[in-house]
Amino acid sequence: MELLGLNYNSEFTEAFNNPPATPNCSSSVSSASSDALNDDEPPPPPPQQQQQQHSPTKQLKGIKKRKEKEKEKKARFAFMTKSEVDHLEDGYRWRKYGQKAVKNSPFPRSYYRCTSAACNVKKRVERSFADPTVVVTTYEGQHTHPSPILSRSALAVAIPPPSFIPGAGGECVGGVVAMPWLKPSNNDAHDGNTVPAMSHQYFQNSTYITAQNVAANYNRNNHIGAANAAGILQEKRFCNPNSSFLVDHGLLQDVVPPHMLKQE
DNA sequence: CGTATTTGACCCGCGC
DNA sequence: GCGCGGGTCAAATACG
Repeated sequence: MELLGLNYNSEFTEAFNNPPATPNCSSSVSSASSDALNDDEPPPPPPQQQQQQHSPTKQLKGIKKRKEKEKEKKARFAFMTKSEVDHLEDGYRWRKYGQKAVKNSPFPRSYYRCTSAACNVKKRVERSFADPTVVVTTYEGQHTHPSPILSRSALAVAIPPPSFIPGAGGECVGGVVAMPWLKPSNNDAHDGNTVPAMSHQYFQNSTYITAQNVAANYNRNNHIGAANAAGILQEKRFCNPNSSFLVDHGLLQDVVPPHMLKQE
């Protein structure tokens, strides 16, 4: 994981320091993400080809090695499982209905719907394979029910973030910050006169929540891209919740997977 | 065997 | 009109 993160970060930083000629360079992105996935594993040849070329013992060894590699990879990305990630992030249960690679983003994007039938809230989550503490979440809609997992005091974690992150170019829209699962923000009036559903822009424990209905983009003139370029996500990133943080804010530690706890 | 996840097809809006 | 990118769906696959 550490090696992956280092590789990924250096590559990403370099990409920002030496931007390609074209602003939209999907090839560099795809290579970055595929590198993150396959950096320690050359693509195995098709099984049929392997059968023709290798002796049975070699073939068996190859299969065994590949299975081990797959097992390793699975363990490494175990944090991606739905329940763990979702409990940690906002206390709601979500059903995943899709995932995609995103242009200009080194992160894969996953799509979720709230499992509560009457609640039509959706969210999409972009999480770095290389560094699972870097998360971009975008909510659409407001929950019609409280979190089934977190206590009220835990929900009160809605700490107003700094409205401006030096060097990142990021600021909260309207200076209003609301946890979307707490209550609608002041900008969510939907009366046709105010800006609808904005103001969820902040960094919190490396989680970046975008304004609703706004896609994150990673160009350097954008919040996240600039933050990456400035190294903020790498250096100033909080580690994910440590135990004292959880205790202080009444979070239930047993819903947080151990590998997401802060490690020094 | 039921559920969760992956994956490619399909759709749609938008810009050229 | 066409291509592209993002969102959704559902079949295939993985998994316990």
